[in-house]
Amino acid sequence: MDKQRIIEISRLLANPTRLQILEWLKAPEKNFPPQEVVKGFEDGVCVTYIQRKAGLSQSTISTYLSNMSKCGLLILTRHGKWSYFKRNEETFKAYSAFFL
Amino acid sequence: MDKQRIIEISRLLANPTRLQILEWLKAPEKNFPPQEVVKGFEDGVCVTYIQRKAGLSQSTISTYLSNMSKCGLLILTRHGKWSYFKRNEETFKAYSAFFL
DNA sequence: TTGATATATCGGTATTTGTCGATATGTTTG
DNA sequence: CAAACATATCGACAAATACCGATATATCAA
Repeated sequence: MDKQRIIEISRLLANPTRLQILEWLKAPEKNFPPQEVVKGFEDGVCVTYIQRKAGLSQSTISTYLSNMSKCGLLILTRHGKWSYFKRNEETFKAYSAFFL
Repeated sequence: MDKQRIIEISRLLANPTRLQILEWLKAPEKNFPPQEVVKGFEDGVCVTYIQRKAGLSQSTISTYLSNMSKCGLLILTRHGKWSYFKRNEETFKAYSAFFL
């Protein structure tokens, strides 16, 4: 992982709401209500659930998730009109390794 | 390591110069000229050497180092009028572990 | 004690970020 | 197709950050 990427990721991690979302997504089944359209959390959690729990505006959360996805921290899977986001553990591993 | 600390550290890491300094300090003997007043790099590198190499103003680098030290990323050791900074590997370990 | 040197802190300004409401886009359903 | 819904994008503005030069503080040397 190159330095530019480390910087972008660090910037995204330096925000309480974004960090909290990433923590919630470590255990979606414990932090979000059951999902019905796509059963389970294999593809992650939809924007609406995350937005409600975070309490910021829809546009803010949508942008947060989109940016984290562009940076590789999250993986986006669309099902119809829903967007599901889950953690990309590979990116977290590579990021962590950079500092050791 | 609590979330507030993770955020402060992430913020400090999200800057090219600060990140570069932390990289240089992984191998001081390879990245800085030999030190004479305090032999070797056991206590780290002095502000002047880091400032010259980074190319930003003295005040900026001094503030960067001070902030990274306050956050536990660096360890400050004073010898007379010199301040030496070295990495605090324990903090990097704890920070890294948070994301896994 | 005085001057020189190393570092720290202060005050200012340009740039970036956080966050919103409004609006656009895309998908499903009747 | 039209309405409803989920998400994305845009434009704005307040707050935070990146830097600088000037100055203060602390130590060493003469």
